[in-house]
Amino acid sequence: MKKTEETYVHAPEVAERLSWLRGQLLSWFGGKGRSFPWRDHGRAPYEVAIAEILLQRTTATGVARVYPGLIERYPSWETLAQAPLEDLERALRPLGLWRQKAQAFQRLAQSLKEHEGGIPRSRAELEGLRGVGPYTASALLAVVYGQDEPLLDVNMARLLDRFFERPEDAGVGRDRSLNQLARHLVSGERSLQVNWAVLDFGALVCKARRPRCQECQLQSRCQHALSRATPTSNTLSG
DNA sequence: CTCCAGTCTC
DNA sequence: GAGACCGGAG
Repeated sequence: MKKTEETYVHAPEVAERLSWLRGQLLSWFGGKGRSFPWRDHGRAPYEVAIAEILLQRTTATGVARVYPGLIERYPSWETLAQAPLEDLERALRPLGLWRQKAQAFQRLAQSLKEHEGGIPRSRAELEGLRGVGPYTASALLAVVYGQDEPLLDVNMARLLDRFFERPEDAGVGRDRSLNQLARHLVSGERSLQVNWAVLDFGALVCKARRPRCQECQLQSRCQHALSRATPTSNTLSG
């Protein structure tokens, strides 16, 4: 008998840990969270969309270097559509993936020129746009339209994997299960803040390479920190 | 050498 | 489900 993902997420133990995690992340974010121009309140949907494409598989600090100049040079979908592809590519070069991003920009500019409502409001429509996948669709829904969507990127996946060292779900159930956890984590008040907190926390503390477990305020309840603090075997005395 | 607010193609 | 895309930072 295998228990479903829903059972796991809704287990009192797990729900309580999610709630605690959420609180810790928010408090950490208040003091150590990062500040980026595309997070500023009142950003135009266009500017948010540009940022989300730029951020795909690219460090936020890198994007921050190019972003202001890019928005200044191409302040609207119209200017973006009219820009010579070569100029656009040159501006994106230092970020990497420059061909994809430049093409995505111009395709979006073309598509949205027709679409009078601006950025689509539904996931289906968003994912129909070239260059917009599940993550970017969530990001646009969350940032532009204020929906409670989890920004389940590499950071959030890593954090959840470590914090809940979930048993035996490496198979097909993993994606589904991860999504459930992410959705519960960011649901409710201050959803966007929690999302940003996770991204920043993943970049600064719960890193891929060398996680800062010693100085991490989650360590008391993080499975990853706990298991590495007490190595499974002690081959010392030998 | 790995990793980065992923997505598309085969 | 792999590989490609891509330059730069650690």
